[in-house]
Formats: sequence, structure tokens, C-alpha cells
Amino acid sequence: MFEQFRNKFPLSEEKWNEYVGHFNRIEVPAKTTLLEEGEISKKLFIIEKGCIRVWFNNNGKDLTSQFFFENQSVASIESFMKKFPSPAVVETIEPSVLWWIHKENLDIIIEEIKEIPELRDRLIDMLFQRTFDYMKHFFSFIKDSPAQRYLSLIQEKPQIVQRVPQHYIASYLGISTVHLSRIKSKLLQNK
Amino acid sequence: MFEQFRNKFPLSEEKWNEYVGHFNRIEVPAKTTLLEEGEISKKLFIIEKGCIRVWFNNNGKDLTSQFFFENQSVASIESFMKKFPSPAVVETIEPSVLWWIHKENLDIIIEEIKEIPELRDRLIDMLFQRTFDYMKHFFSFIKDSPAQRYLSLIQEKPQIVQRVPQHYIASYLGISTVHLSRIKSKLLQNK
DNA sequence: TTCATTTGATAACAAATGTTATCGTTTGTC
DNA sequence: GACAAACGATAACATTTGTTATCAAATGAA
Repeated sequence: MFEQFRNKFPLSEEKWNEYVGHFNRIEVPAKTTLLEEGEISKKLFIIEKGCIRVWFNNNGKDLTSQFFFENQSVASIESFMKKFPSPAVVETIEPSVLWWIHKENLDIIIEEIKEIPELRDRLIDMLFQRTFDYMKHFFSFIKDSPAQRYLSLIQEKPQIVQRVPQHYIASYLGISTVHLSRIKSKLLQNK
Repeated sequence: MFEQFRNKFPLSEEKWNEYVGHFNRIEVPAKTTLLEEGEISKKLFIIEKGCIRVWFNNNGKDLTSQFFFENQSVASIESFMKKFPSPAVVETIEPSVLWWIHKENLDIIIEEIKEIPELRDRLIDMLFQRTFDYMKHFFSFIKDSPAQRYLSLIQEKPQIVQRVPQHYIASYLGISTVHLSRIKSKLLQNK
């Protein structure tokens, strides 16, 4: 699982092995809750196989914030970073193989990494990138119609459309399942 | 202008003066364009007095992204960081007094600051905070009605409601000016 | 296989929001 | 002060989107 990342980190063999040694492998069925609403997030997950959804309970209604697939890392980021009770639920969509690391161990790794200029700058770039991604997603909500957002999703994140049940996609796009159905049928007509 | 920030930065008197010396003061009338669409952002502004709006031209329609007031720093962040042509326009709303610094000078300052652990961590925290703010703004678009978003705006950013013309607020909330008018009149009725 | 559950499509109707047009008020400029 | 431009409210109508209900197809568990 971790070999593919090995050459991306200028670390000694010992450090690398120490860091990797903090990860634990688990296999879980579909619809497994990895983090409950109100819980304080203490684990960061990396997906070896499968698919995870992060969502919010908004007055009983599903509000999907993000989907994650193979090789991505997942946490309820605000809860994980600041030890808040998580407003988000993290759960698997498909049966999944995951690796997790405890926050305490990751914090130590991050502190150490910050002293390596190359990795420190990478961390900062990552944070910038994340902000840009959010900005982009955010603006598509203001400027694009739901139909346009759905088309962008097909273009830019085909994995989501292919692997995720449609009602989760509707909740991700911020529209009702009925409306998403209408959009799809209209797209078919215009072909 | 800068004295108020002096004690927040553990810098020698020389460094401090060197950094502050890179800033230039200007006074501009209302509706001055500070950065045009398509231009590459090379200046970061700090507002001494006045109010700035960052907006996008979406097929001829105003899409306001953010408002800035006294003591805040402003740039078309993605253009400034990555030297892209800016999709955003930066312009004053009120007559303003501004300080600007050239990107080349700021880059040097940031590189130097990264070597000071305290300031480096502050930079990283800032980036996290910015991401959280975007997440929050983003979710309010999915989960709240325009009326609720307007009420939150009054609560959380009263400055905007007080100082900014209403059609810019509508464009910031992602609704038509007519709809914002309706929301306001409905709120008055229910009092 | 069989049955229950999940998923997705569709119709009918209701509510929210946008568009266009008009008018009065405020603001800024000369 | 006088005029033009900007701003904001409102009405009438069109469009988009949500809600509820129903049904069919796909999926999963026994």
C-alpha cells in the first residue's frame, strides 16, 4: 500500500518505516460508519480499496460534502485538526480496505515534517490547493445551474457518477433526487 | 497604520522596518478598479480606510465573492499565488486609503518568515482557517435558504449589511436583487 | 429462488426564485 | 438647487426546483 508513496518523501529508511508502522489495516463492509456525528475525530484514514462519503445531518436530511476513493486520505478535517465534535459523518459506500493512523501519531509526524523545508512547503501548497478547491466548488454553486454542475461532475469527477448511488449525488449537488432524475432525462432527450 | 501589528510579529527592529518599508500608501475614489479581469495580480493590498469588493464577471453578471474592510488584506488570491490571469475583479466600493506591497517583495518576506517556527505555524493555521471559512460559506449555500443566509449575514457580518449597497449583497448571496428586496420586506412584516 | 430493501423514474402539484418593467427615493455632480 | 445616475421596492408573470406519491427495476440476504 505505501510503497507507491515512498519516493515522494525524502525520508531516511528508518523514519519512513517508523511512520508507516503507525498505520493499521482494516476491512469493513459497505455503509460502515467510521466517524459518528458529535464524535471527536481521532483517526485519519487512507483508502486502499473502496469508497467513502462524508456527509452532514441537516434536520434529518443528508448533505453530502465529499466523496473519497482509492489512495485518498479522509477525515472530518475540522474535528480532526481542532478536536471539535464532528458535525460530519464519515461512512463507507462500498466494502472497503482502509489504513488508519491515530491523530497523536500523525501530529508527531507532521511536527517533524515541518522541519524539512521541502515537505513543509509541500504541506503549505496542499493547504492552498485545498482552499482553491473549495473556492471552485463554492462558486459553481452560485454561478452554475444544477444541470451544469451535474455536467461538470461527469467531466471532472467521472468516478463519482460511475460508482456512487444517485441519491448521494443529488445530495452532493444540493438538489432533490427527483430533480436530478429530471436533469438526466432531459439530457437524454437532447441527444 | 502598521504599529498595531508590530507586537504580533517576533521580528527585530531592522527586519520589521525593512518589511514595512516595502508598503506604499495610496488614496483612491469609490469604484476604482485595483485589479482587472485577466490581469495577473502582483499587488497585495491592506485597507487602512474604506471597503473593497472582489467579484467575477459571469456572462455579464456580477458575482461577488468577498468584501473587505479596514485592516484586512486583499488580493485575487489564486492569481496572486500562482500567477494566473485573474478571473476576479478587485475594486473599491467606498473612497479608500490603501497600502500595497509588490508580490516580489512579499515572496521574499514569506520565505524568510517560514524559517521562524512561530510565524511558519501561524501561516499554516491561517491557511487552515481560510479553508474552514470557505467550507462554512459553501455549506450555507447548500443547507440554508437565501432568507436564512441573509439573516446569518446580519448576525455574523453586520458591517457588510450596513456599508455595502444592496445589489452587491444580493450578488454575494447568490440571488436576484428583487428576491433580496422580497426577503427584507417579508422580514419586516413578521416583526 | 424468494422476499424485502434500495434505488431510480415519473407525474401532479406547491413553493421558491428569476425576469422584466415601472416608479419613487437617494446620491452625487455641476 | 437642478439634473442625471444609482439604488431599492413592488407587481406580474415565467421558470426552476421541491414535495409527495406511485411504480418498476435492481440488489442483497435468507
